[in-house]
Amino acid sequence: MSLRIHNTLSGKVEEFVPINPPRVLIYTCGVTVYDESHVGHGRSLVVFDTFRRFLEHLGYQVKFVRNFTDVDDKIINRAGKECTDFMTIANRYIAHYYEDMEAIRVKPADVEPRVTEHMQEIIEIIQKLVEIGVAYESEGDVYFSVKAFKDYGKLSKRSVEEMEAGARVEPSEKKRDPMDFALWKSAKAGEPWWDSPWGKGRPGWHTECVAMAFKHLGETIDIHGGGLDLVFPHHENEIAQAEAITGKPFARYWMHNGLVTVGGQKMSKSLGNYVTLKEIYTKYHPDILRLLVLFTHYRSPLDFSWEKMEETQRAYERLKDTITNIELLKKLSVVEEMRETPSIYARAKELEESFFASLSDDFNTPEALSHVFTLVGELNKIKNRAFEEKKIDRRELEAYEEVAKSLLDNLKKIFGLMEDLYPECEVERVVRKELEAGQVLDSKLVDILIEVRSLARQNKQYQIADLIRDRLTEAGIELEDTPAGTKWKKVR
RNA sequence: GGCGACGUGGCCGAGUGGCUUAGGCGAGGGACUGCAAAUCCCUUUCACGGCGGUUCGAAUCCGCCCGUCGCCUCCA
Repeated sequence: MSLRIHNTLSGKVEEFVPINPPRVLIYTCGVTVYDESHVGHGRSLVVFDTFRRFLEHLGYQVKFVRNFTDVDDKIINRAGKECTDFMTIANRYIAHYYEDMEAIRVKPADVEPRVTEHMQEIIEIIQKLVEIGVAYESEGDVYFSVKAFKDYGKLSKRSVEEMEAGARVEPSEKKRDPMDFALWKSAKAGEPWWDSPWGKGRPGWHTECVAMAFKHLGETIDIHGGGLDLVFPHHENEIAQAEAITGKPFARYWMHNGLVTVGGQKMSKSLGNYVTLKEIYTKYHPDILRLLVLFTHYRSPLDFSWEKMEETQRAYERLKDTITNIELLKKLSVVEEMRETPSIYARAKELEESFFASLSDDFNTPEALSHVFTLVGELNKIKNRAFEEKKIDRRELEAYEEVAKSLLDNLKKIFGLMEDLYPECEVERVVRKELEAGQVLDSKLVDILIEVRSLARQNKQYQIADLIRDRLTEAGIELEDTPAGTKWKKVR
């Protein structure tokens, strides 16, 4: 099963062929650390985190680099407002970033370089660009000359002429051509600076990623990723610099995720329509955000709303219930009636193959999820029949458990979902853990109350039984009576 | 203004020349239950922005139109 991915460079879905299999080198543009990360950042991070997990599952040895931009105008501005230095701001938001990533289960990259730790490499690249004549110094600034690089515009599919027609480029006497972009900016008073052949200054936006990709991955990488909004100018400018120097393709595949919108409008700081990741995962289980992201193809826009979070939450609960229901099924009486192998094995295998086929087809996670939910339906049928008959065949029980476990494995490993679910699927233990840490109610007490309620029900003292149920519901503990006993879970 | 993307059933959201049902949420019906807000099952059997065209056949290809959005400035 070959993997096919969409390449922004060609505008087509192409077969993925790594340069040196099984190694795959991936670079994605990380965040600029000047403020909290929001759902827009979260989507990009989840998409590439999941894609990387999938590559690893396919047997590739992935080296994944995701950088921090820790010096730029916005960080400096923020520092000015808070009367502190840019490093304090950068360090603060890097720390917050790590908290967010841990919460939403985005695995750390193999290398997470910072711009400020690569000044030497950045300066060397700029020097080289000046030497070969595609960049020039002008009053302490250094600019890249877009007309000196013949392929300029190949990623974003526009020509220098077209862009000039757009006429929204900042005019500057320092530039030879309005489209030229800054590689090095001379330091203004009060700004951080580094020594360079052109005097004190700091790097422009795009050289950093080239420098860090070169250093940690090499001159040609397999996949370069980021948000769709980075195609121009950021990635275009990276290509210009890298390829002007090496004469080789900088990245073989360029992958861009679609943007998160709110009411159809791009989620952004400037519009003020953003929702921070912290807000999300303090209100919902972090898996809900991951599932929300995976429910939309990574290249399509994703319109965020709290209603959609609720919908996703419900779908998630159903998925989780199906997996954890194995514990309930085990409490039924187990019989030996079935002769043949349960058909769920074959069905699960078929659906798993479809699942991977979908992922291999330009990482179609929503289609992959449709197969997951089809399997959920099949497992629920078994469960329902068992509950109706108040018994289950041993073979079928084993089949349910094996299929549910293997489903859970895939969800954990590739989608990063339900990582806190025990392999034995003991949901009560998970909830118990939450309760113990989170103080709502002591889980032992819940058990005792359920026991008392069961007794009351046996004696048809329904007033007492319902009172216990109502009070527990108020306390956030939801009860469900099943033929296999009473199940409980914590609701938000 | 230039470049690009998109417009699918009540909502969200895949698909992309015919064959098989995407899937989720909601809704309706039912099962289970002492009851149930919980859970499960079934149904939601002429969906593909408009108008033309190509084709034996198009939601799927082509053209035009309408609408929405993105990039062109920092942005995941």
